[in-house]
Amino acid sequence: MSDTTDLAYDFRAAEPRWQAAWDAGACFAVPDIPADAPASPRAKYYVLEMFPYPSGKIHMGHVRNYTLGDVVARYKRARGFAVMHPMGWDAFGLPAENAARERGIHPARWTHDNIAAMRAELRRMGLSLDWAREFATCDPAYYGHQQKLFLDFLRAGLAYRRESAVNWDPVDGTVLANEQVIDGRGWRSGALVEKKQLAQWNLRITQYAPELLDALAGMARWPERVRIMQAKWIGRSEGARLAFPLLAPEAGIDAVEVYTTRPDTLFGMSFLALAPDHPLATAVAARDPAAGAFIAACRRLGTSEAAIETAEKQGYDTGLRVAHPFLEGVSFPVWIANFVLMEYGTGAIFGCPAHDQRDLDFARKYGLPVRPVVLPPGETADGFAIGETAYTGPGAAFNSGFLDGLAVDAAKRAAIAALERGGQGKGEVNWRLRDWGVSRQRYWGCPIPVIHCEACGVMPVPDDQLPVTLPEDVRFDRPGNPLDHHPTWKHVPCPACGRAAHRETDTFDTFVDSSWYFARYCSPGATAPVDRAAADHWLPVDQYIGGIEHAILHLLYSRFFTRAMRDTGHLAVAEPFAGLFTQGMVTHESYRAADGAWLYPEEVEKLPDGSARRRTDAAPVSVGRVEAMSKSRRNTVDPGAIIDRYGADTARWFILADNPPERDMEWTEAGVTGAFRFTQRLFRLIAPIAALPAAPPAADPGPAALALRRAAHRAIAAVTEALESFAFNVAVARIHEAANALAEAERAADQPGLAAARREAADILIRLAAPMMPHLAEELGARLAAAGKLVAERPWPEADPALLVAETVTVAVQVNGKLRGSVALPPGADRAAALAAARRDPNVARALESGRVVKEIHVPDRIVNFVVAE
RNA sequence: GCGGGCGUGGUGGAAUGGCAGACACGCCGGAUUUAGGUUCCGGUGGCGCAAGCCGUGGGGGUUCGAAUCCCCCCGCCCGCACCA
Repeated sequence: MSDTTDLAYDFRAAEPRWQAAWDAGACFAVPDIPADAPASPRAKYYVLEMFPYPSGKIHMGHVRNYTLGDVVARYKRARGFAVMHPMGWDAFGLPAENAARERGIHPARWTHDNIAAMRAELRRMGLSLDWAREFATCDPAYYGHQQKLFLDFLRAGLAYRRESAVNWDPVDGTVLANEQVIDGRGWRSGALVEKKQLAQWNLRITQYAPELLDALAGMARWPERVRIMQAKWIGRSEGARLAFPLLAPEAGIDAVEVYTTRPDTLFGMSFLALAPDHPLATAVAARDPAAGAFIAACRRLGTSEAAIETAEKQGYDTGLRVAHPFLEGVSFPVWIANFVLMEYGTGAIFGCPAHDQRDLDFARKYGLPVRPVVLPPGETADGFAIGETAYTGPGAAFNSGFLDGLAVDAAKRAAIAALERGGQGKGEVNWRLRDWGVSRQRYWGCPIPVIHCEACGVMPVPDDQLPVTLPEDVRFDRPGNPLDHHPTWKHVPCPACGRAAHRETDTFDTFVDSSWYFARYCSPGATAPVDRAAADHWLPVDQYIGGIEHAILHLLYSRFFTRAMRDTGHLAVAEPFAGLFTQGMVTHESYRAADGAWLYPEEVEKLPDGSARRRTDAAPVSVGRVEAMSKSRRNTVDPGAIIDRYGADTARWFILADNPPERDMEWTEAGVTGAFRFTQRLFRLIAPIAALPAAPPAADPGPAALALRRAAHRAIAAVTEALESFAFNVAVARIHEAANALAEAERAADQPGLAAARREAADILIRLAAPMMPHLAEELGARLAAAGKLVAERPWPEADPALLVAETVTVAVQVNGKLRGSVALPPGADRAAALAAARRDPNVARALESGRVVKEIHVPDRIVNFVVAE
């Protein structure tokens, strides 16, 4: 282990000192609203990282996230922007309730203790945060405003109640989150989980589906993949809604409505399938116990789409039959199937096994007919058959009556036209996106501010009675929602008629809390949810940074919420995040002892041959795969311990240097020590320069001085470009190069201008490294600069264009695409000069002897390629 | 299952149609040091004595030229609506 007690750069003393200096100078504070008529208004820049859930300790994912954001914030500040960079806490959620049930700690106490611990850890990272804006979503001063927003949404028709399914644990008598359902059973009780219908609040996100989809195209600073994922999630589809008449009505139902995107394949129909929750399925179950048993089995799959779709396809034949819209006198069986979702379309499908894989799997299992109706190009009607793979590609309709010969798209239009003529159906645009269910049967969340009155119905809590705060005296010694059990909290008079009524005891989904926090940061003390002037000034967020796992839900809900706030008069903007960056995970090797127990990295000693053994007893340890850090596998590294041992700058530098930030990074001990050595090297390189007397620049500098100046100014250009494009690992590499150039100059013979060039290069290097290693930059800056200005307050260096122009460029010469030589040319050399120089290269000349040059390609300053024919 | 992404030396990666391997880790050699998990210098894709050939997960294609664009396949990762 390196002894870090007597190093040249004492980070343990320096880091807290510079953090105190930034605080004392209020370097990172900005006003909610800029002062009137400023002499030179600075453009605003709002940098935000996804706020953390206060679990108790920061983890490496947080360190990565906040380091990335801090580099952007510090860089933009140096570029002259007025940067707002706030921090807060996503403080409601299940873990606090779990802690309360398991350890008897009140969720509020647990949460606030965790926040205090994590705030201290974040402060040690040296982040350029405006802590004056901090809040937690569990503060009534925050969630009270959220209740106001909800009531505004309710008045605007954007919130409504309806029945929807939850995971119900019949033993604990409680609603479970999807993550609490393991293999169809409750995580605590082990009981088989059932789907249960409850009246729940929903937000009408589907009303904004077209706008949310269309706006994606203009979001140039969002990753392409996130936009694609959101577009697929919103899922606009064109198709047909049509009714299949039942041959015999069942419980008053005489037809089944189906939505399909493939009306061209109607002639390939083989069966009709209902979702297990479909009203007709319910009706059949009322008289058919076997159907009821099948539906009950489907309910045990839980509510998660992944669980439903990965389960083996199963069905139950109801015995009912439906008529075909086009085929006179032909009917098809009606099944109940576990893979049909009630939430999508109409909750019923027509099955065309030949051209849909799920339908095919189902048909093969139950021996239903498979009739191809789309003929792939080049196939013949007689020779074409479906095996175990459905055909979903292009082709011409066949076996399809009046559609025969039409291509897929034309056949769709013709089928829809025929349905509309016959009054059996119509063309329809459908959306995969569903309304957002926000009710949660939990204590530790924002209370939904409504009152249920037997006489008046659902009444909003009057604005002057907000916030509806959570009661503190709650008990977690029995299952269910403590708000519901509370002896007095829910009993209130009806705000309209004054009779005894009761509060809604459900709380909001925590995604609601995180759907507008970025707006609250603009004016965290406002008496309204947001101060319009402040929000109009700071929004949208210029750069948002967080994990790719939030690509859909959090980001889409925030985009919806912003529009809903716009339409209720709270905001001017539609899009909350102008720029988005999604980072990869932090991973680590995992270790297991012979008995299978997972070991923490610090319990393991790595040997030079790559094997590993336990530190305590030298027992062999098997080195497992590199995967996301998780407590269960114990492959975690504690950021606090890393900062203790190496300092915040080292942790930040390693995280930035290791790999591109959008990819998963592997945390390694070797990588950390490498980063640590570089911080020390930079100090050793620059501190002596600071001790030299300042020298004037030379009018005619020597070659080493000029080379150093060129290297330093090239570094400015390269680091700037790398930071602008989030290529932080490339920025690190360019800083390494500049440091190498400075070290080389140190070894050069003394010459005119060298001392001045070294001082200039050192000063440039300090400022280029400052966003990434801010403490070390201040330490060196204080030694190098006479005046006491903080590096955090100094501008970004500017490259001298004259020093960026290369004296010569190397142009590669290819013959038939293979490298045969290279020539040095002045930059911008013309085609004739380049081709002539290329032909003079002996290696090239030899390669050209073999044949006749038929084509000459010249890309200025890059390449010459001779195409030679035999 | 469906949707999205990623894959380059021993390792992390650079190059986004134009000299593959910048920069760093590791390793090898040398120097300094009382010592070293210190510092400094040099070397380092594979095969080959060399000329040279091969090489960006695998296969095919477009192009004068492909890590980069297109198609198929393999592997790994993220999301799937009550984890945050």
